[in-house]
Amino acid sequence: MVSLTAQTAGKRQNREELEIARPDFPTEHSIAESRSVVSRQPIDHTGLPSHSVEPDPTQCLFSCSTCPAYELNLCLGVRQKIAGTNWLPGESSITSTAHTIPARRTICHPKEWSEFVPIICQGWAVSSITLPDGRRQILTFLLPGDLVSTACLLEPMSGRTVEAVTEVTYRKFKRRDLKTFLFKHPELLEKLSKTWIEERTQSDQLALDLGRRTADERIARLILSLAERLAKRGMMNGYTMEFPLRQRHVADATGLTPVHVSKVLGEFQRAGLMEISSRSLTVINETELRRAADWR
Amino acid sequence: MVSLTAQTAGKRQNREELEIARPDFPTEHSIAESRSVVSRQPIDHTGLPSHSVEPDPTQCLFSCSTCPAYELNLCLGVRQKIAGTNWLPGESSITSTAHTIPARRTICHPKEWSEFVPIICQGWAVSSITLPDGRRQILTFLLPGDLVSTACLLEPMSGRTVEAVTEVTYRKFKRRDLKTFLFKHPELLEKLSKTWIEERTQSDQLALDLGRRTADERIARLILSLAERLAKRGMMNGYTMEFPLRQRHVADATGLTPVHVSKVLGEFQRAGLMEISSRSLTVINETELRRAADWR
DNA sequence: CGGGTGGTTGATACTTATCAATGGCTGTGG
DNA sequence: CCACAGCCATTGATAAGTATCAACCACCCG
Repeated sequence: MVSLTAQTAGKRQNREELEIARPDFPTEHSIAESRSVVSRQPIDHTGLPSHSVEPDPTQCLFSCSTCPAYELNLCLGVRQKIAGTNWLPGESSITSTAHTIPARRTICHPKEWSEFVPIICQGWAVSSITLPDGRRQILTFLLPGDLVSTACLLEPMSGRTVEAVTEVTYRKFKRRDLKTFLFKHPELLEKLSKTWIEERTQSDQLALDLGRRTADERIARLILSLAERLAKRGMMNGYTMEFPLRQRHVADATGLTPVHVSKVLGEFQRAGLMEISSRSLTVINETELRRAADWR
Repeated sequence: MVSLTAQTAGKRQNREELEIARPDFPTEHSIAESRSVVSRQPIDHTGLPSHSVEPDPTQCLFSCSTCPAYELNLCLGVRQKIAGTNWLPGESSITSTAHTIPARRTICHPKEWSEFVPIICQGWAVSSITLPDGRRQILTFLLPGDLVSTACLLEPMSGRTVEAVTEVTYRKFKRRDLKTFLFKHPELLEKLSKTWIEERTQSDQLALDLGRRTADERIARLILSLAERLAKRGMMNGYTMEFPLRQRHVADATGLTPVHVSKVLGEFQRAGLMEISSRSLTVINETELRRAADWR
């Protein structure tokens, strides 16, 4: 009665280089511009030192300024606090360390109840659950500025695996410090709860997509939502975005098979909705893509 | 390319009576007993007055004692606060009103940004999203003691429809009062964040189920998880539980069709895993049911 | 050069949806 | 009290959507 159809779930440990063409051609109506709140300053990813530990709180807090944290502007919030002079030295020293890891490396293990809260600074990562038989569901793609999960801010939680898609730089904050800091600054808690709600809305949508939408819709929606999130970070180049995802990632995010994803993406491209090449994706016909996605 | 297959989504306004047989025959190993933390005191659903408004905070807080709130023991927390004498009269008057509505009535509309936070006191409700074309995804079943959503405690949020499955009694707390009360009592915040994490874990599991599990697994898991949640509330009678859900509910919760749900449930019963009759469900072969569910 | 990964494509199988017909049950109204 | 109208569940036949399998090619990367 119960037929478990295991999918391959081999873990790979190889490194991967991304060489993404980002031509600067002008755009008519970029997805970014069609959204309401848009910040389009160029991204200045000042490289953080790899595998270094910086015990000086001021230093590591300010280094967050290179991180375009939009979804939860925690770093920014902390930084403003300090810049706004109502930061008493020693009052809230948030220990944090920066790390840079190659693609495909694991950031958090599902059984690890870490005392640290990681935030992605550069690169793409993925948060997922994997069943013993190898079936995997990606819950969210983590982009620069994303907390791994709002929920893990206050209490250690896991069950999710977080792994790097591209090379990733992230920063681990010590939860205890972060927590006491948060409780001392209610306006940050306020911001946190907004992010929390966004997160919930997104997971509601995920359930709706997985439960009730067709393969085409799911894939089109995934692409549009990534484009929107990247646009918020100023990471859209007109209609073009970096697209480091393997089709396996898309499949695991949409509950489909890599083979089927390939077919649908092929159709989309043949239908002139988009173009994917050399790890970058360009939306050609936004209107039709939105229609395919049953968007809004 | 995009084929929208609308499912019927007629709203019904009829009332429905539940007459559930709950025989008190002895049990060998109830699902309740197989769990670690179990409270099995009989439920004393002292009927709350219908459609009444009680402005006296003490009164309405204490009336929560009839509500077996386990998931977030907010009422209990508040009540203990008061009983524990560290409640200063007037300090935290939480306005709340009790309501009783017939089955199938809507409790929250998706576009309503209410200033109230509802908690289910009696009966079953359902929280869902519906697409314009009628496709619907149930996100969670709300049992007695459940907050509609942890997220809506701090900020108004919605997008979700909440409707009664059986006749439902719920209580609406004024968010502002609840919020200030929460912030004055950090141990409640602590408890809240635990509930929050549970909620997130559950929504992760939902995504995994919808994206990566077969129909049989999804249905078996739904039943087991309901049994577990009911057991926590002392609402399991051995292996038997009230099961007011229509197959449409099961279908919308599992991302399947009512027809297919009927077939799977039929198989389950013919295979001797369970029995459903007169709105109550009995687990016959727990081991096999767990196996079918790929549980744990 | 060779091996592993990733993407494409076609043939086929399986799972689930759709359609349709039936009967039971419930609540409703004459 | 009975008849009727809706809903609900069941079942079988058929269709659609995805998965599975397999083969192939195109890359990188070492």
